[in-house]
Amino acid sequence: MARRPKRLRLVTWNINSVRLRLARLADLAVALEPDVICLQETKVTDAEFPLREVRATGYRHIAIRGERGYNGVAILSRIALARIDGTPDWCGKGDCRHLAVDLDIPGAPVRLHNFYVPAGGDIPDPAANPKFRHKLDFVAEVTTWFGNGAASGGRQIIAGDLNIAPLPDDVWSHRQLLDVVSHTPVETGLLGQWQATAGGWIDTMRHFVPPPQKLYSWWSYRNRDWRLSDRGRRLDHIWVTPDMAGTLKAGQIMKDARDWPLASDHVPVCVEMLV
DNA sequence: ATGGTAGATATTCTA
Repeated sequence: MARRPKRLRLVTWNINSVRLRLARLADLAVALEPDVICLQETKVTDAEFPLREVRATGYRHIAIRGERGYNGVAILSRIALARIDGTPDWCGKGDCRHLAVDLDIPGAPVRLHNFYVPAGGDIPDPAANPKFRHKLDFVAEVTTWFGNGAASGGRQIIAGDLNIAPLPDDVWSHRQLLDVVSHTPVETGLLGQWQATAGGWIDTMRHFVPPPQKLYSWWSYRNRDWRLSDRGRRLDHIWVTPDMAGTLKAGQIMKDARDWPLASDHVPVCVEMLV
C-alpha cells in the first residue's frame, strides 16, 4: 500500500540572538506553523540555550551547536530527529556553523543540513582579509565534502545563511555589488560549484520565484528605511537534492518579518514539501 | 567617499 506523503514545512532564519528574539520565534511558529526551523547566529552556548522556552513553542526535538557570543546553529523540530555526529571541523576552527540531522519520516527519511557560512568581512581580497579567506576556504571544503560522497545516499536538504547572493536578481544592484562581499564573482562561482554537487541541488525559492523577479532575505540594519530603499540581498537559502523536486509545493520569504518589533536583519525563508 | 545600526561583550569584535 502506498505511503501517504507527509507535509514538511521547513523554515531557515538567521535569528541574530535566540535569547533576544524568543518572542519573535514564537510569532514565527504561530504565523507559519513550520514543522522544522533551522536557526543561525543563536549566539549562545549549549548550556545557556533557552531549551524550555523553545519547547514551549511546540518544538520538542532540538539539536544545538553553539558558542559564546558568536555564530551558533540550532534545529527545532516537531518531527523526531537523530543528530549526525562526526561532521567535519570546517577549516579546523572549531566554530559552530553546521548541524546535520536525519528527520524521522517513516519510510522516507530526509537528511537536513543547517549551515551558517562565514560572512567574510568587508574587503573582498583573501590576501588582505583573513575573514574573506576563511569564507572561501569554508565553501571550498564543504563543496569537496559533498562532492566526495557526503551527498550520496538519498534525499537531503541544505538550509541556512550561506552569506552569498548568487544571482544578479538576488541583489538590489548587480553592478554595484560586484565588488561587495556576498556577491563577488569568486563567491558566486564557489557557491555554484557547491550547488553542482549531488547532481545539482535545487534552489527552492527560485523554483517558485524565478529570475528576473527580485528576491531578498536580508536588509541591512544601516538603512534608515529598509523598505523604501529596498537594498536587499538573498543570503538565506533552502536547497534540496534533485530526487526531491516532485515534493516541492510552495515557497515564501517572510518579508514582513523585517518590520517586526526588534527585527532580525534576516527574515525567515520557508518551503513546503510533501515528502 | 563615507558612514550608517545592531548584538554580545566588555570598552571592541562581528555582522
